[in-house]
Amino acid sequence: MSQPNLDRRLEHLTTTAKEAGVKLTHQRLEIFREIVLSAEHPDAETIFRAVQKRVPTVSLDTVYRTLWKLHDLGLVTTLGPQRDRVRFDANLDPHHHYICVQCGLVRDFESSELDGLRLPEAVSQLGTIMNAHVEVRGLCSRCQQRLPTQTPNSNQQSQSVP
Amino acid sequence: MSQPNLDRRLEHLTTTAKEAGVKLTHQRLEIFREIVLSAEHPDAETIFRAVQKRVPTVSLDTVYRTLWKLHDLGLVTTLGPQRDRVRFDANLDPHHHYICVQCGLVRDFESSELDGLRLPEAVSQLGTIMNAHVEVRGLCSRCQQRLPTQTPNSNQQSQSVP
DNA sequence: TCCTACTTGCGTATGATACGCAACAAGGAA
DNA sequence: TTCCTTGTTGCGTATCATACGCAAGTAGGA
Ligand SMILES: [Mn+2]
Ligand SMILES: [Mn+2]
Ligand SMILES: [Zn+2]
Ligand SMILES: [Zn+2]
Repeated sequence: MSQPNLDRRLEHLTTTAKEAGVKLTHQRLEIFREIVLSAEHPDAETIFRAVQKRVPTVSLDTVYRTLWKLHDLGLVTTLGPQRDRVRFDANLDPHHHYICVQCGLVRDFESSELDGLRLPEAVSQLGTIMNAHVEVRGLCSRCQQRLPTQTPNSNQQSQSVP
Repeated sequence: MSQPNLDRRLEHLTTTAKEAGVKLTHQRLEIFREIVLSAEHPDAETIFRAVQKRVPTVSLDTVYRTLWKLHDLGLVTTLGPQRDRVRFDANLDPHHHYICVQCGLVRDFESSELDGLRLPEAVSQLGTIMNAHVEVRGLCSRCQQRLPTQTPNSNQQSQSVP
């Protein structure tokens, strides 16, 4: 995350919050900054633990409420690659995801070719199109080393990999 | 779901189960059939209620255990479009998803152009690639009628729409 | 038909997320 | 800067999806 990018997103937060009559509290700033600065697409619990270091009094509940508020404001998106925790993304630029089915690692990747993909007619008849992106699933290199041989999908659990 | 397609998938289930030393119980057959026959990508609870009509003694727990077993066998895939319930898909052919951010409706769509998309170099350096598909998000036509004006993402809750 | 490993149903546990309420603070007005 | 109003927070607790242990049950090969 480059400095100008961070600044741009923080400014977008400020603008959007003001327009919506939403107050910019210390905890909200820190929670948003945490998502922006992380490439991990963290879940609520992970964000909570990180923010807690700088704001020792935050509650997990505030993290949840803030995340869904940011989501409602269109400032973060969610992704649910597998069971349990929902994970959040503050990268609003067009991009795509690589997801490890073993450990839950999520990484952005860019591709102008993929950004411009043409969707078939049938799709627009289902409803409006707000966003389209590619989701790639596989075993991340770290997980390949850890578990050389194994059945297809067994023992999948998500976890944030810092 | 066409008859030959159903047959093909049931046969795949039989073969795979035998190979894995997994027993083909009545409840497993019905649970699998339910996912295959539905276009809704149902969640565990929805599958449970449907199967219960034919097998009144099934337990919700058996549905959960069966779903993850089918998943481990590679017979169904999961998708988590938003908060709460994980949803299951028995369509193993290459295809893509349209997801309504309002009601959670999920619909398959096909596109040979999208099936063959080329991923950038960077992706293969993250790990192996098991699957790649396009995920489109928007407001389904039914939800557009229901809620003419509203803030971007407010009030999102998933639900199976039969 | 018999055996036995794999399954099931049930009761209960776990873990993520949500809600009600009173204390609190952001930020516009004066 | 001080004062108000209104949106926010932290906490305790509620909910709800999903998982687990165990004893009874059954698929399916011998
Ligand atoms: Mn992302
Ligand atoms: Mn599908
Ligand atoms: Zn991994
Ligand atoms: Zn909808």
